[in-house]
Amino acid sequence: MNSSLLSGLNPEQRAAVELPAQSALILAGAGSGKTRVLTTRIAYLISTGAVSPHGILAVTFTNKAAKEMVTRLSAMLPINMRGMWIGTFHGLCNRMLRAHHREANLPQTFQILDSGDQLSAIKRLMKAMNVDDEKFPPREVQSFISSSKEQGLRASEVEAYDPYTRRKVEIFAEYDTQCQREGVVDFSELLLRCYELLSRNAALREHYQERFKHILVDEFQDTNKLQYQWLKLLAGIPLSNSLPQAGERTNVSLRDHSSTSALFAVGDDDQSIYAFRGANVGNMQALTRDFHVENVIKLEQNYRSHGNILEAANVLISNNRNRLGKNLWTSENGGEQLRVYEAATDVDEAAFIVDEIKQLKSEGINLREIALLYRSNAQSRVLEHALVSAGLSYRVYGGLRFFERQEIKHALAYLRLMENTDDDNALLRIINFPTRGIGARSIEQLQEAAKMNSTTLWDAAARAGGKVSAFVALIESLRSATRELPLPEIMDHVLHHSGLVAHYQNETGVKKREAEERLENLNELVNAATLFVHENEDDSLTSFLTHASLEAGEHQAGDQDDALHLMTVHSAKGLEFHTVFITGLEEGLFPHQNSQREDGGLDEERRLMYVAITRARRRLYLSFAQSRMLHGQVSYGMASSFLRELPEGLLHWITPRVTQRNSFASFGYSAPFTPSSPPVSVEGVQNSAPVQRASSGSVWRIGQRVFHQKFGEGVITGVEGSGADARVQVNFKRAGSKWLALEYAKLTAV
DNA sequence: CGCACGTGGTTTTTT
DNA sequence: ACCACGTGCG
Repeated sequence: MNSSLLSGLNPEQRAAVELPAQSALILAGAGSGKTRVLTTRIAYLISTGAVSPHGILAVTFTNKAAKEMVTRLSAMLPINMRGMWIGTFHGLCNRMLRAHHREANLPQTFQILDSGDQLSAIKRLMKAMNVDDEKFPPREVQSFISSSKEQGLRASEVEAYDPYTRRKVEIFAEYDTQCQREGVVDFSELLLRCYELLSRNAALREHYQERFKHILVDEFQDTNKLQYQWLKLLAGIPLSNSLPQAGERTNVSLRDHSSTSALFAVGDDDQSIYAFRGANVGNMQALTRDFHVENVIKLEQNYRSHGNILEAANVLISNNRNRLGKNLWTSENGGEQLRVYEAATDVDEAAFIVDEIKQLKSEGINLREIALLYRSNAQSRVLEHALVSAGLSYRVYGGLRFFERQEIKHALAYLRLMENTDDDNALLRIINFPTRGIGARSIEQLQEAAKMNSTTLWDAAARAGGKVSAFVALIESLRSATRELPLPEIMDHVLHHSGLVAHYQNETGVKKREAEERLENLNELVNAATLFVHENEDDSLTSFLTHASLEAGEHQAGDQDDALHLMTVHSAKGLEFHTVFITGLEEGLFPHQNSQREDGGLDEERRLMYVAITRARRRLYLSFAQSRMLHGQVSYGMASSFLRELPEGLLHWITPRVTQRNSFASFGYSAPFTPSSPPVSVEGVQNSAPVQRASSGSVWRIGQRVFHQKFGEGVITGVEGSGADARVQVNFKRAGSKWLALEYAKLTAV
């Protein structure tokens, strides 16, 4: 059983799987079999009897990743997975908070606010507090609150040195009070509340520390500060500096030394692309220190891409500072060169892509094996236009999710209010939808009454008369009529008796089409409930509502259609395709203009480019346009600096190489390009001078001093292979030790 | 109450 | 160019 688990693993993967029960960091490059190692590790631990399923805690960021893990595990292990905790940070925190809602000071049926709910709660609060939303944009307040919580900070702990921040802190404090009163928690609150629960309640903490002998974390480079602290707490690592609560600190460190769990963290610092939302790559360094990690294993063999693609990725990412250091390699051959295309306009770029796709299609490549990547969503428009004209089917990722649709949120609001009448957000959403004659005026009166008596809107409404009391009666009757019904029937009943279905059925004229779609979605909601009941042990309404908040997405059909994939580079992380088009490679777009301002912004953009490149298995197109419609204006851009960081030898220019581009001179649309002197790279080093490649291997011997344009001076320390596959290992003075493919690396003997 | 029109903003995203 | 949101009018 063990041997079959381990068979097919390379030595590093196998070493990772078989590590002793200590904390470890697995630096897993793109396409190196990271998920396989993670799941095999779990299967290994269980099948060797090192731990029971009960002792496993596996954490991911997305539901998709969690599901994938469960699927793979159940294929590997014949046992049932009951008792194993596998899920997202938010899902697992939710689970703990539900189990200990009393200790966490939450109602049993607490509801979860998604970002949209949170924003409307903040707007409502700010109105009540008379805060000028010009000076304090609600969105900014929202991100202030969320990022504070993600740092592990309550309002009372945020340092505010100016009146502006102090005011935001006041709103933050009030917001938390409001949430508590209404029995709702936002996403970051799930984590913070769970963290506080464990840190304040020694018995619970010790219970879970004792239980989870092995904690496994996927995409560790994406963890934020709070998630890291949460992991430390669960693993029984004494809290060092960071999080406040001075009183707790000594308490925790004294008690928790006895049992520390093994944290198995898998991640790739080179694929850290979420710093903008609080991810802290520094956690990888911190981990080795705080968890006394002796085992850092690098998975560098890539099973995805051909050599040239990997080489391009390696060279590009080597321009980043502060890497943990990793160089991907493959046993595959070099494969094709990267195809570079310079278009006159964004429209031409799209036309080129369409032509290439048609060609690929005729060669038998499935459309679903092709991805069109871009830096920002707005860029999809022109691509879509070209694809529609050409009759090529495609799917755009990252649109509105199922549970975020207006009609779905309305339907769920009825259910939420039935579950928890304190939920003012839910009440306000539906008190007049469908319209029942309760206008802004009546609502204001309710809010005043509620404020006066410091009660919830529901209580105020219960005391009101007329149309408001009819609404209260409606909710009450929905509740009593559905009390004994199974979930899908509750759903169906509410849809019809709330007036939602009738409302959309009555739509006419221009809105007719839209209403029909909304009705379909409502119908789909009943299906979702049916499916949920079949798949989940806990088929309560609360459980379904939680599912709706926490797993808003991926309810999209169409996976079986053969369609192109259009998505941002961010959403492409973790995926792979036969052919990838990286589009809009223009300075200012990719790397994005706004990144230049931020500290380390360019490095993050470069990692983004690294992610984009490593999505491709066999063929990679890089394209850019001289002019592009942006914000309603034609803007002119230069080729991305990332393009110039790639070794010429790896590139095949489909358009004539433009070697000099003095600002606007070369923006003639169809004028022939005039090759002249080479461009200057970021570091000011000539980058594209054709370097004589050595035809005979005899020059490349160990000890030979060499020069590389990017890495500078170095000495050959190893030689491998021959002919087209020949690679040399060079120890560079500046850049450290690297393996380079002789066919492409522009090395000169010194 | 609902529609029409004006205004501002526009990197990336999961939960 | 395009979309989301908010205000004012019929």
